[in-house]
Amino acid sequence: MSEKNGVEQVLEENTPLLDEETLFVVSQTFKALSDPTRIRILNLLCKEEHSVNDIAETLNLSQSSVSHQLRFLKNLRLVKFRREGTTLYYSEDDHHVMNLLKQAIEHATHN
Amino acid sequence: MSEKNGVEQVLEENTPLLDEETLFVVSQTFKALSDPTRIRILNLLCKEEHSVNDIAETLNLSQSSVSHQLRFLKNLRLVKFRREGTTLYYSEDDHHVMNLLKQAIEHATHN
DNA sequence: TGCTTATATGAGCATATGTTCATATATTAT
DNA sequence: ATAATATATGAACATATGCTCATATAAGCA
Repeated sequence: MSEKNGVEQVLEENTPLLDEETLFVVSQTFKALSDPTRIRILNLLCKEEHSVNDIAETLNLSQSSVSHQLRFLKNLRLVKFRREGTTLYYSEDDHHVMNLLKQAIEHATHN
Repeated sequence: MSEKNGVEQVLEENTPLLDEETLFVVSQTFKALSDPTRIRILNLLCKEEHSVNDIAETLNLSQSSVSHQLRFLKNLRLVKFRREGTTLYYSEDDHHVMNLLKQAIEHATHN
C-alpha cells in the first residue's frame, strides 16, 4: 500500500507482477473461453469427438462459423482432430483449460 | 454423434447443452479475465486492497484506464471497495473467479 | 466558500472480434 | 476425370473493446 517503498516491495512476500509472456498466455486462454459460441463448442467436445457438420447442426451454427472457431481453438491447441475420409473429428486437447471451463459452468449453474 | 436422435439425446447420460443464462454468465466471467490490464489489476488485488492511484502507479497505467476497468470489474462483482476520505480501496470480491485466475497463472508460469 | 486531492465519467478513436457470403480445397466414389 | 461431400478460407461488415483526453464529481481542509 502507500506506506511501502521499493525496497519493501522486493523484500516482502508479495504477489509478483506478471511478465509479458505469462500475461499473454493467460489472457489468450481466457479469451478463448470468453465467447458463447466457443464455449458451446468446447462443452460439446468435452465428452466425445464431433465432426464439424455435427457441431454446426447440434448447435445451430453455420458450417463456416464453426470452422473459423475451430481454427481459433486449434491454434491455441485447445482442440485437435483426426481425419476419417472427408470428415474431420474434433476433440479436446487441453485438459487443464477444459477444467477451467467445467469449473465455471459448474459454478454458474450450481448457484 | 450422427447416429443419435433427439430421444437418445435426452435419455443418454450426456453433456447437456448450455442454456442462454449460463452461457452469458460464463462468457462474461471469462471476458473479465481475458484482458491483460484486468488480469494485472486482479493479480494485484489478489493479496491485499489497493487504491486506484496505487494500482495505476504500480502497473504504469493511467488513472482513467484503471478507473474504467475497476468499474467493469465492480459491475461483475469481482471487486468491491471501501472509502477512506477521498481514497477508495479496492479489493477482490469473488473468491471463485480469483481461483480460476490463479490456476491459469500457475499453469502458465509453472510450465 | 474556495482549493486540493482522489476518483469517475463520457466522447472519440483505433483496433479487435465474430459472423456471413462466396469460393477454394480436399477426399472419396463413379 | 468428374461429381459429390466435408471442410477451410478470405473479404466485407457490424459490433465490441480498451485507451486517451477533457471534464465532472466528491470528500477533506484552509
